[in-house]
Amino acid sequence: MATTGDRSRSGTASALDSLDFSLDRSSPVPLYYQFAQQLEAAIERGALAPGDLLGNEIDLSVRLGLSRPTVRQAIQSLVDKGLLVRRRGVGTQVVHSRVRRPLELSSLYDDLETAGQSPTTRVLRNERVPAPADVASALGLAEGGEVTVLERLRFTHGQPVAFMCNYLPAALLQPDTARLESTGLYRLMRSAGITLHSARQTIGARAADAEEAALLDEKEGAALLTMQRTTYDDTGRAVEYARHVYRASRYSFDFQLLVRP
Amino acid sequence: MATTGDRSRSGTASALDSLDFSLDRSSPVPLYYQFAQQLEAAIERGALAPGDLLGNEIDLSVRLGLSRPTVRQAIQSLVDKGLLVRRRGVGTQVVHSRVRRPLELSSLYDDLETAGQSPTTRVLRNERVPAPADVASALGLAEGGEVTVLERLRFTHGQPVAFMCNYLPAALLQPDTARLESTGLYRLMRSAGITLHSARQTIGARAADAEEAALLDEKEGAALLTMQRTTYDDTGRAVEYARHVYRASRYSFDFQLLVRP
DNA sequence: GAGTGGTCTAGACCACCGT
DNA sequence: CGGTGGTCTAGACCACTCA
Repeated sequence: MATTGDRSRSGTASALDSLDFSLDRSSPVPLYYQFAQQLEAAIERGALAPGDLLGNEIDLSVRLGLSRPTVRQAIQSLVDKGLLVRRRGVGTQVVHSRVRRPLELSSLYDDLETAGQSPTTRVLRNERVPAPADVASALGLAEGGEVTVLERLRFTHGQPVAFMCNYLPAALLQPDTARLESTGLYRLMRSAGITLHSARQTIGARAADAEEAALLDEKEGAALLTMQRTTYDDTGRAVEYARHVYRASRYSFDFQLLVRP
Repeated sequence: MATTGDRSRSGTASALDSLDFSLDRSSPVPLYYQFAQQLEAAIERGALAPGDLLGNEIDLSVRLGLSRPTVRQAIQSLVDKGLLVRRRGVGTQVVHSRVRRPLELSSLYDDLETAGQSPTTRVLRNERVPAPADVASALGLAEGGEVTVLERLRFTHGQPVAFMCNYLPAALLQPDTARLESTGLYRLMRSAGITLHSARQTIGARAADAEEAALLDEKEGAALLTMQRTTYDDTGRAVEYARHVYRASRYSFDFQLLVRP
């Protein structure tokens, strides 16, 4: 509404001028978020080409019927995602390259599912034991404190991909074996009200020993990717300590990084 | 103003109350940034303990002589770093766990130097060649376009750690071999005015072939970590394509992740 | 119901970039 | 020099949490 005379405003025309944005003020979704989503969609479907300038923030806010800080908040969120770049004195531009998601605290199950790999899981072990020293230290528990230990094999297309060993403080959650076989551990934890916050992770490699080779259908000595991870919730409690091994022939870690100056 | 009677304000006392913050309005450093830095320092030296509440933003802004949005901007930057957690209706808390830096677009040289490993480099190759098909595709160049190819061995304490093969568009930079031996490639690129922005990276593993084994002082068949990376500058140009292999016995990737909901 | 963070407004001045 | 983003202010109302 009220967007009639859009002749020569200031500066140069922006590719944004021809786009429609619809904001619903009665929606519980924040206005800056509505705008950010529509802007992101426009970039991803190519309506805004790489290198295009957005046009200045003042005009933009007038056109959208928003205040400039609100428009800035939306733009900033896409800058943080790596989709836009701001340059003082120049303007805000769409980044050229295809930017995928930055590395997230991801679940192997979700990753595989997203990739259309139809993952399945076999639970080999699900019991409570006293924590070994290294596990107790990683989880910040007293040595011998009770932990749930999970051992799982993950398959795609019937082929083993990973052997996963996870330790959780027993007080936190007693995962149901049937559910573990039909979904990922992180989903189970989230649905138990645990808010994952951060993780410290180490990725390395080593040769498979005989037992690992048998489980993963590899030869002894084959290269394996290893991952160790301690995950914390938003109160800073350690909620998981994991040691995973992946068949290097069938799995690799793949992610996007952004520079944070 | 009109902020005289500052007795029993609202809510509970905060651990922040006993801290001094000094803001310099004549400094070119933004106020929100000054406050964020001092707050971060207070957290890191333990003056604010994990779990401590910051006290509400209104009082804080009055005490600091800043507006609430400015205070929020400072707090938000620490939330983004993972040092603080906000909870609606509760307050802003210091996170319990030790949070290290999230994964950055890092330079092996800088990583090793930070770890006190006194890295050295031997440049095995530094020349311009027509781009092979896979390299041209990764860099978005025409096949046969000229690229600089670098092959380097990286040592710590006299032991080889990594064999690194990097391709750069030849027009971008002709790296000086002597400088490459005394610093990292990323520093060279930055000092040439290239602003690194993002990278797409794949980490995997495989067994060493005879040549790699000889270079890295490993046995043939030893597990190696592999990394492929394409790096982009802030205009979206691909500025580097790298294929590195690391001795798994001497190197692993280690980083902190934050959940981005 | 009191207190918190989440969102939003309508201005203002400054620092930087290009011409 | 004009135009851009970067910073900052002083308010406002809402949504959520917890007692």
